[in-house]
Amino acid sequence: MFDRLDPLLHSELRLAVMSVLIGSDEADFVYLRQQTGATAGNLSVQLDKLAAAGYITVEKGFQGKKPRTTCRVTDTGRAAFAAYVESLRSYIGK
Amino acid sequence: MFDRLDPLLHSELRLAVMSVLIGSDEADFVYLRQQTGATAGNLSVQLDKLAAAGYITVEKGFQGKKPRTTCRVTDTGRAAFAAYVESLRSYIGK
DNA sequence: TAAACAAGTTTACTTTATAAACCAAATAAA
DNA sequence: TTTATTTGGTTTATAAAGTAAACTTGTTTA
Repeated sequence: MFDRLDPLLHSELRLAVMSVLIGSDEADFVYLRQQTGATAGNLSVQLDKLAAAGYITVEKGFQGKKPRTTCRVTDTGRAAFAAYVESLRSYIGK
Repeated sequence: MFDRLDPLLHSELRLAVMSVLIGSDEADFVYLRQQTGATAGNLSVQLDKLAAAGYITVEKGFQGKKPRTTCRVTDTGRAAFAAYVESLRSYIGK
């Protein structure tokens, strides 16, 4: 009756991150922090988990002399997000 | 940008329970177990939490000689569920 | 009357989430 | 120029959740 909810996506912050990335296709750490309002520590941990699952890629580089961490959603991540949203329907209707 | 998600409802099992109760208005422990597929222990714990929050009422009685635990959603619970679903929109769109 | 079953609850353990502390490099202030 | 301060994070420690397994109480069945 109820679909299982992907535990990786069923997390407030990870879901917000995926939402931003799906909308903007690329976002850096600072931007994600602004958009989600998360603490840096929490964001760092959750990005690692999403990357470990292959839902996003995390690229560390520099912009001038400042470090810059750029994230992108993968096809796997996109598919997982779509499936998660679809599963949610069994809980919330429509 | 993203609404906070009510942590009491942002739980797979508690959300499923609320979903069942909102649909059927009254459900006993055994029925909830069937519908959600949860273990009895987990269901027991999560019902307690929903009741503690005032989202449901839990009534213990007997049906013949067998104990029977009947749950109902409260107005508070209904409102919280509606708010939760609304908040989810900021994450998943539509 | 002893074994099995039903309906839960409690306990113990594992996993998550999160904040706080920390670090290294760059920039600004004294 | 040394000393704060800020930026962009990571690591660590703790609290909260989720869950299974064991337990309880009473009932039915063999």
